[in-house]
Amino acid sequence: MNIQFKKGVLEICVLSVLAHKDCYGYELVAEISKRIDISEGTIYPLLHRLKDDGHVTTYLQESAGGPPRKYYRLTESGRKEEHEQKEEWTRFAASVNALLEGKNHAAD
Amino acid sequence: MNIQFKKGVLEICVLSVLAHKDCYGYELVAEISKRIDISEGTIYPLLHRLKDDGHVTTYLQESAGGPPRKYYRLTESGRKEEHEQKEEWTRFAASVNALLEGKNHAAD
DNA sequence: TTAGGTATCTTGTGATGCAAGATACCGTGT
DNA sequence: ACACGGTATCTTGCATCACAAGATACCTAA
Repeated sequence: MNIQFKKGVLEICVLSVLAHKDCYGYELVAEISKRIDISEGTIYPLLHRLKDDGHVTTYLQESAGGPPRKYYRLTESGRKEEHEQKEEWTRFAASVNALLEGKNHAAD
Repeated sequence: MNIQFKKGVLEICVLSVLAHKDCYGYELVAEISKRIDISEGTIYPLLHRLKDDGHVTTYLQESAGGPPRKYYRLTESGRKEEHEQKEEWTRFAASVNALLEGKNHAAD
C-alpha cells in the first residue's frame, strides 16, 4: 500500500472509529487494520496529537491479561472535527476521482 | 484543503493527465488546479522524480509569448505506473470510505 | 522603462507514517 | 523459578512529499 496515501487520512479514520465507541490504542490498530495497514508507531503519536488538540480525553481501565488500557473518548470538539474532516475527505476523494476519470472541468 | 491528503495523490493526478495528452509543467498546474490546489513548487520536483524514475520523457517547444515550454510525455513504464496507481488509489479510497461509514468488517 | 503574464527551477520548512526498539504486565509451560 | 509469548504503551530517528518564497528569464504592451 502506498504509504503517502495515508497521510492525514489515518487521523479521520481514528476519529471515525472513536465516534462509534471509546477505544484504547492497541484496539484502534486492530480495528483500522481490517481495512488499512497502520502500526503502533503511528497510532500513539497521533493519539497524543488529538489529545493535545483537545479532540479526545483519556481514562485508564484494567485489563484481564496485561497492563492497563488507556481508553480514548471523543470530546465535543472531536465530534465536530470528525464531521468536518469527513466532509473534507469526501470532497477531496470526489475531486481526485473526477480528475482520474478525465472529467476535468470544475463544474462536473 | 488538508495538505496531507494530497501526499502521493498528486503523482497519480499528474500521470493521469499526461495519459490523455502531453503537457508542460505550468499547464499541469492549471489543469489539476481546476480540481485540487497545487503549486509550482510542488509540480517541478514531482516531474523531475517521474523523469528520474523513467516514467516520462521531455522535449522542448517554443511558445508565443514567453520562454520555451518543456513538455512531458508518458513512457511505457509511465503508462503502466498510471494504471497500477489508479487501481491502488481506488482500492484505498474504498477502504477509507468503508471505515468512515462504520462498515468495519474486511469482507464488506 | 516598467509592469505583468508566462515559464522553469531551487531552498528551507513542516507534517506525518514507519521501523525498530524499550518497557512492563500477565498467564502458561517447563 | 524461569522463560516465553501475547497484550499494551511509548520514544527515537528516518524518509517522503507539499508548500511558501524567491531567483531567473522571456516576451508584449503601456
